[in-house]
Amino acid sequence: MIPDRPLEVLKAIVHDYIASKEPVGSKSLVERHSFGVSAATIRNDMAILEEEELIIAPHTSSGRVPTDKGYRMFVDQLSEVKPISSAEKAAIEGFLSKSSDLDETLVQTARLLSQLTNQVALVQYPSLGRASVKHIELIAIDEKRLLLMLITDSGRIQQQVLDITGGYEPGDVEKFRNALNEALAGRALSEVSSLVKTGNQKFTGKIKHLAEKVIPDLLQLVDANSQEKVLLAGTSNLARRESDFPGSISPVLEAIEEQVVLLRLISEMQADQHGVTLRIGRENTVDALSSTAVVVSGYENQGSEIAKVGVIGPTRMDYSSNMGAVRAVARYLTKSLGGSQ
Amino acid sequence: MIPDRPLEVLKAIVHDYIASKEPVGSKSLVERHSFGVSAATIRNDMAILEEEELIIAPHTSSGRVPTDKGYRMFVDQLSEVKPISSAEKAAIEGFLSKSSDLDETLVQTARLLSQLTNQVALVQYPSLGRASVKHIELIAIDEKRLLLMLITDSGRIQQQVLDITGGYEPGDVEKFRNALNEALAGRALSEVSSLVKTGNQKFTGKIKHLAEKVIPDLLQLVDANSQEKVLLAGTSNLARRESDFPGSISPVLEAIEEQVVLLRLISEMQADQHGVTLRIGRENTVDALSSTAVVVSGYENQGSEIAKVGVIGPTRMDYSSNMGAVRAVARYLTKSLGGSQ
DNA sequence: TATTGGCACTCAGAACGATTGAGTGCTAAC
DNA sequence: GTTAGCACTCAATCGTTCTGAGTGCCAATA
Repeated sequence: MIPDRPLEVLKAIVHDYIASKEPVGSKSLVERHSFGVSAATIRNDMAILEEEELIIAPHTSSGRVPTDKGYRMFVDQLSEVKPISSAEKAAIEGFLSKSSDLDETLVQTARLLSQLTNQVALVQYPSLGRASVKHIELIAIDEKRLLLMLITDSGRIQQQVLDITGGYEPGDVEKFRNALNEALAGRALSEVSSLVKTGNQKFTGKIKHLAEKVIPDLLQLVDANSQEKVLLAGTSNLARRESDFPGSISPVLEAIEEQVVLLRLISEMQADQHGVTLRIGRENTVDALSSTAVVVSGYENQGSEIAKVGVIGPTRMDYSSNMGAVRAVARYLTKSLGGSQ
Repeated sequence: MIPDRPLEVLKAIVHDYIASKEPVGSKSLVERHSFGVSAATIRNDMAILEEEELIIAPHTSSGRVPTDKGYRMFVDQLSEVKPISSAEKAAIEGFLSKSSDLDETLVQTARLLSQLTNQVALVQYPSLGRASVKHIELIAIDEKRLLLMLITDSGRIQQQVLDITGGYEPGDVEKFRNALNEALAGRALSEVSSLVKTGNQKFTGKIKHLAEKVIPDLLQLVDANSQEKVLLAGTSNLARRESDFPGSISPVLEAIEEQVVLLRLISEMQADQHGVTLRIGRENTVDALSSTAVVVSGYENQGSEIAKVGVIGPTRMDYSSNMGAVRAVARYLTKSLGGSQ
């Protein structure tokens, strides 16, 4: 077990390194913090930390830098999640109260989070999961065109305009809509496809023509809903942190623009007691992200987690603040979704 | 007037500089191109070009680099807009045919253009302009909630869920919707606000309650529509081109994330004979963008330009290809909008 | 046993000067 | 108008030295 003071030293090293970006040495450490012991003693402590691979010296006889393991110990044992300031709180509330539909809300959330943290923000779309059909709407726009709308209980509204060659009777539309809703309202999105198939014979007679036209598009909408998707914001913040990445940032940028990779990554992450998880450096299974840290938290609707929000940045980041911001945004997002339902 | 060969030399300099990123000298010029004259002669020509401020030497006795003026002459007189390859054509068609609603189409367009050019792509939302109300839809979702939809002739569909405290009668909704459409369908969005005010007294009796609840939200939707907005994609491409910017890229990134600035800039730009305009370096009225070039083209709906698409990158860019890509995407976007109407 | 002052040692980065070479401008000859 | 020749310039490169922050270790101390 590592004694107390060395841990305090680790904490100080992380602090100073995050602030200064320079490897931190024993002397500057005793200057900036009041340990009540001399630099030589600190050096002994640092030797212990190095032994444990919590810090590392970039070159012989230079200051030390935290390792991934060091950061991990820092966030797990040495730091608090920093509550957001009241100014930030106001910003979040102002931001999220404005937007009305789900897509807009998520875009705003991403933008907000990237501004709050000065990192790249990511917001996962609510996935199919337990989402269900709330209502299906069919509206006659003109003689030959219909508007098809799918409203899910997760708050998402999607629509599509359909061309109905050959036209239709107004009464048929209503009939068909009722039939559709009767069959599908309240059912899980995942069931829709099979329900439609088995129920197909119901759509006979006059509405058969309509059904043939509409069903494929309806399935497409459902499908689009089930597609996992991540929103990014503030990509340029990475560029600003360029010097924190060895070599080039390009591979990092490419990795985070690769939806599939990101999705797999964040879906692997399960929230801990604080409601926030993070992956630091090589803990990320993605190689290109081995010099980044990912902070995520889940947001909920109707009591169960539906997707995640988070930020991604260099391992040399302000973990306390970022965890605070991510947690706060996730909570407000949950609240905002719950409120509008 | 500048003789022919010097102009050819300018063309070669622009080519080589774009390809190599190094200032280009007389010797390497005669090596790579077959002018049929010696390096000394080329030097004389270069002296003429320098006299005209079309090229400049970063330091005494180094190769030359095109000035903004040089690039301008290059695009205006010395280069062709390069038609896109058939592979690119296929990519565009594949991309744009998929998406259905306007927002989705624009997002896809931005993404596409940034991939095609490896630059930052920008897509302006169709602005209020001459857009008009096509249809207003009011749908009862449940006893206390209504879905309000605004469909414009530019193809945009917006919706909002309204809480109607106190509930309503189903019949009222239909009545009110008819009244609304009668008053507003076909009218320009810009007229809506005043039309609603003067027509307010019409909404009396049973539907007054509804009108009071719905009208403010309707105006908000109209307003959101009139808000100018630019979509960006591929911001990270700028980071990849970092070395093309003197000092830091941050100010550039900040400038392009500033919607207002960007909007003013592109609205100043009027297309020339090729259907493509550009601003090169200091031609940009925005100071932070003085080392970038902006290439835009307008896209149309129903015969008149409704907004612009374009790319932005370092002045040292492949103008021919980028102009080709922007023009092509603008055309396909026009076609795609026209087709779905 | 933990802490400390002292000291030799290391090494990245700054500072400096010398060298190199691509490129220029000019002039005189073709 | 074109060219070969030549002296000149200067950014970039290279090798060297210098510096200083920082280390590890040891013997002395509390």
